[in-house]
Amino acid sequence: MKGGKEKLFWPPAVTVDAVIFTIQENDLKVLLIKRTNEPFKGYPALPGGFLVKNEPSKNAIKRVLKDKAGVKGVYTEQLYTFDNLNRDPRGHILTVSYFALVRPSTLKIKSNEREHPQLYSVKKLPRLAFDHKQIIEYALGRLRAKLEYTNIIYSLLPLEFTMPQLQKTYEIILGKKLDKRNFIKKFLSLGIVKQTSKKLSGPRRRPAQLYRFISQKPVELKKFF
Amino acid sequence: MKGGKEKLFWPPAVTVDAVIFTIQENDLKVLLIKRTNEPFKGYPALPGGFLVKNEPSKNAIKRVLKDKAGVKGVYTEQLYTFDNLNRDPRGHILTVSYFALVRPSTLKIKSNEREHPQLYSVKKLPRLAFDHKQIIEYALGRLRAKLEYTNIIYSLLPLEFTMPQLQKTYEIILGKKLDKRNFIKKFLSLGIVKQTSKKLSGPRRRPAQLYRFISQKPVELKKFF
DNA sequence: CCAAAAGTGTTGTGTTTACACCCATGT
DNA sequence: ACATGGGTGTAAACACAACACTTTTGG
Repeated sequence: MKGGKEKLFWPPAVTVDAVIFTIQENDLKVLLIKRTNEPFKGYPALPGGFLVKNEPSKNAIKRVLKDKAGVKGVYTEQLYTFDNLNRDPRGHILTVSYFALVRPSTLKIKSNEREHPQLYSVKKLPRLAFDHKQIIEYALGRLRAKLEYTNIIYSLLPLEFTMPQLQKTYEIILGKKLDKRNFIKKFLSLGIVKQTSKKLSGPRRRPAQLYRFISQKPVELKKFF
Repeated sequence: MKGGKEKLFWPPAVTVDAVIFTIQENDLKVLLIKRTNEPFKGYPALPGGFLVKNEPSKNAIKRVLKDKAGVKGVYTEQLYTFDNLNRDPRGHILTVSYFALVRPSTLKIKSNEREHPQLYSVKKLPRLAFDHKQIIEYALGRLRAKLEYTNIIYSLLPLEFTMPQLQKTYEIILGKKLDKRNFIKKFLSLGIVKQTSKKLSGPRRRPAQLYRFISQKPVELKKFF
């Protein structure tokens, strides 16, 4: 411990942090709340907190998702465990990070004067508390990777959606434009979506065919994009 | 806590566990030690242990690798954090698991009357302590996946190796035969190995060209196998 | 009738797979 | 001389990337 402050927690305290992604205004957003206590008081941070007695991290995350985002049963996946000594000035605090994907329509942020929960674009994040920016970057990398070999995008889309919506969602997350014809061709060839009999009408434009995912469970594919 | 025993650890105790892979006798092996204490006394288990004061998990794993396998500087990667309440009968014990890849030539297992450290084939594991079998399965999945888009296999091979050795190593880990010509063609096209001027002679057969990895650092490739 | 977005195929290029014979050596 | 494993190329199938015009609707 060459010259460092004596750390306070022994054994290490255990927390969870949730990277809650959603799509809003054609942008990938993450839910952050303002810290009401030191350290990093006033800085935005990932929703999370200490495990309560006999609570596994998976449950703690469920609790956070319910309390802060008003959702349950959404796609959730453990990301990585961060436990550098210098990540929290209070001492040795280990955090098990998770990411979750939430449909914008089901996300229910309880507004809260003190914590000011808000969605932030991942493209322009402010300075964050702790190592939370690093955690978000890690989550984003994982999300992008998984888009390419799983069907998890279903959890960001409405039950019924159009091909242009689907493609747009991919483009937003991957950060690049895709070719319309190649996209549709490949996606349909995967056999994981089916047409519905409905169409979605919009103002002053041709209505689009609606599709739905055959399964709303995560599935690994051989290949993808 | 419907009817469960009261759990003892609060906050949860934090341990690390190491899945140490190596290749031996044309087989993928993992290092296990016999437990000398309850619970699961006498059962083989992953080497690991509790964090000491102010020790991040990464350091704890380094320590385990040094003490149990006699190696340092080997390829190591965090896997997943397991913290189900029922994984340890003593109570809430969280483990951060890691996997490591060790060249058979550098592995130095200190024999130990009590712990009997031994390499076990991943294909025929005995009953293990805790959830350690699950951890090994998880590590194996990760290793297989990473073989397909990284160069980490370098850390299981000698500095200089032949194409048949390289291919054999892939086959052992992936558990399937590969085509010799296609394998060499693809591998050379990646540009991550170079020929040396040496050949490896064996008894009663044609000597094989020796290659070496251009870089002994982990690199992500676009595609692979 | 016009603006806006939906929908639709073909062609060229590169990648992947399948496959069989000769070679160099030590014994 | 022979047994053993090392080394080499080609062709067919498939996957991927590039590309532009027509259709349907609402206003």
